[in-house]
Amino acid sequence: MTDDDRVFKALADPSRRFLLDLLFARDGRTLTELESELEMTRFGVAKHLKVLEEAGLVVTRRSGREKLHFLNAVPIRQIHDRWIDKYTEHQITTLIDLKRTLEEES
Amino acid sequence: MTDDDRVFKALADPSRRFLLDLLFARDGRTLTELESELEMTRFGVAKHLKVLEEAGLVVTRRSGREKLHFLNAVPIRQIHDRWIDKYTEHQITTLIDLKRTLEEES
DNA sequence: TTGACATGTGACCCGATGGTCACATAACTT
DNA sequence: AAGTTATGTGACCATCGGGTCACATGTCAA
Repeated sequence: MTDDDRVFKALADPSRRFLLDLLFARDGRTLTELESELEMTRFGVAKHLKVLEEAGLVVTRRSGREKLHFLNAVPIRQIHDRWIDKYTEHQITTLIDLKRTLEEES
Repeated sequence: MTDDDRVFKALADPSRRFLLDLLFARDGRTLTELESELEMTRFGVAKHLKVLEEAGLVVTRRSGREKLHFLNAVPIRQIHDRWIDKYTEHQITTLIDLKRTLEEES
């Protein structure tokens, strides 16, 4: 399994994306704290976090018996750079900003 | 199945990512042309293209009996914006540029 | 209009993946 | 030391997803 394969497979599951959302909002949480946010057993959450960590989307640091989880956005940026060049990036961000503005007005 | 679920599921397969790479290099190709680039039957490729289209990553235009395929990078940018804010974006692009520079020197 | 070309559909097989549980290790507390 | 808390492991099962094939529709060219 290649590196990018691990990243995309990791992102393919909604529970794992939700975990990234949680860490994006606030970093450095433990498994137990994250578990309380999902309707799933601890084992399921641990399995998902392992997948995210092996993909490099989450990095961890041990603190005693706790394991702290942090979001690493570098692989996300690399996905972006794979299919969006500098020129297209400007067009697309302009388009998305315009769309957002129109939606706010309505 | 939600919209973003369709996008991430679509990106989870290496053959589909390769199809996006092909369309990123050159747009407007037909199924038959794309098929010749993959080691897979036409049916497999057609199935993958359908998944990409339903995810909005590929848009199509009919021209007679041919169907032309185009890359749409908007969903890719939205993935980026979900987990990378303006502040982090600057840090990360700097980091990636630095990494690239170092690799070129060695 | 007849044949060749480009694409579409539904069923099928099989390996991969999500979620759970029983069990286990390690660290803090009193 | 003993109980509690935080996390790790391997097996198990149900479902999903990738790839193929037989068959079908629609379009072009002579």
